[in-house]
Amino acid sequence: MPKQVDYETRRRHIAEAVCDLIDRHGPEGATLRDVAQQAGVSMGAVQRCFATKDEMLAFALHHITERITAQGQEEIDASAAKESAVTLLTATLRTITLIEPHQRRDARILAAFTAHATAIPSLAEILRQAHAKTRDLLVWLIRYGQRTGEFRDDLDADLEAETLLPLVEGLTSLALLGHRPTVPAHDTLTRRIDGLLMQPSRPSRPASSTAIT
Amino acid sequence: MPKQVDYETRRRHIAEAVCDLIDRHGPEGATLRDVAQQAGVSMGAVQRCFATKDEMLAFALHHITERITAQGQEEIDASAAKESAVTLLTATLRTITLIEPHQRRDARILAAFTAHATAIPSLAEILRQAHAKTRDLLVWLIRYGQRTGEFRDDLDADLEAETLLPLVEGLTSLALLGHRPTVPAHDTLTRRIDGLLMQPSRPSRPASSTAIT
DNA sequence: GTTGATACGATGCAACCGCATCGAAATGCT
DNA sequence: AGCATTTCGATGCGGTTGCATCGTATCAAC
Repeated sequence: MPKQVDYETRRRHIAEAVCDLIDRHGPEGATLRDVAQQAGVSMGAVQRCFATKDEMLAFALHHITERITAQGQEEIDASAAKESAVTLLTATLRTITLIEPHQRRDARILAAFTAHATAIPSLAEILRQAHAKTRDLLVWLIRYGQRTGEFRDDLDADLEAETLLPLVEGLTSLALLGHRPTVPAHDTLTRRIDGLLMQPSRPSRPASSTAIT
Repeated sequence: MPKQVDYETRRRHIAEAVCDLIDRHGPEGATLRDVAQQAGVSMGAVQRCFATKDEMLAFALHHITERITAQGQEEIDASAAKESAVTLLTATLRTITLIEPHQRRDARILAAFTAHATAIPSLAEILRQAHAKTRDLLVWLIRYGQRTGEFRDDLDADLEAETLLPLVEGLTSLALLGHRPTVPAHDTLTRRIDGLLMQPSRPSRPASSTAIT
């Protein structure tokens, strides 16, 4: 038997290269040749890892969605029970909203894949699963907050999560386009969370990050 | 002088062809040749209308955003003062959320352009303006509702609009991917609007379109 | 050390891309 | 009618694409 290579590792490595290219040169930038060069391997190596380009894209998408959802999940696992539900939910929402500068990469990549998924059902399925997972995470967080008594117990966790999910999704998209909101995205999230609280800090106007001194 | 052509009309005609192709074959489907064929003109005609492909795309994007925003605006102009603010806002939100089957085309096209705008600033600018216009429309609607006494006057129209905009945007994106929400998108919107009312129909749970009999 | 299966990198290929070019057809002005 | 000018459709071109092919290098098994 000849040289043995860890295909799984190599696949992930190539997937990262794909993401890099999509990030820097848009959705069209991920050609087989450029991907190979970016990954520092030959084109043949890429072809042996993935039978077709679509398969490569699907793997890359699965890779990045897993990375993002895991990012949100581990934030919870790490601080489990040590933090309040409000803190956890806030942190989670901010993590998955991808508005921080260092997250623009992920935001760009996801946007590209979302558009692509329009034409390729297999990609859409991956994204659907990712969103479903995120929704479930939000549901869990809200119910957790209800158990700790932080959140109102008359609200429906499913309902709330199903609002938070598109809200986050939309904020990501708008931020990516450079939309200049009259209200910082962080405040929009804070305001939503405030609405879940047992005792809202303020009835309608939330605390602003640019607080009035 | 030779045959005179109405370039503006032809441009719009070609723009529609571009949208058709993007809708049916994804973002990559809009090649010059295919666009020409879809529009029923020669490739030369397309080239005389637009100096470059990017220019063509920019025009097509401007065209479709104008069409969508105008769609929302004229709904208001048509029924001005005859309808209640709640009815107007509801109709407007449903219009721009693009979740109805016949709107999937526009949703797909916008998603493709959004991803593309990541790499082409001129496209991003067009989308930014479109979103800003939509936001202003929402602000106006909310203030209108406050004037008619339907909406609570303690709420900040800017704040609400800046929440509704990403919410709508996210609902569109999720619906496009085929996300199966545990709660219909219409209800999510209804619920938000309910929160603006002077006298909420119900404190936390809105009327569902799939009403309990 | 020989063997043989496997990974490798380079190259080939047909198709397609956006864009430039150009002769022919069409049309309003004189 | 004759002309000048614009529009038209087609073709060419350099470059790139995804994918297939193929000889060579590599390494485990014997």
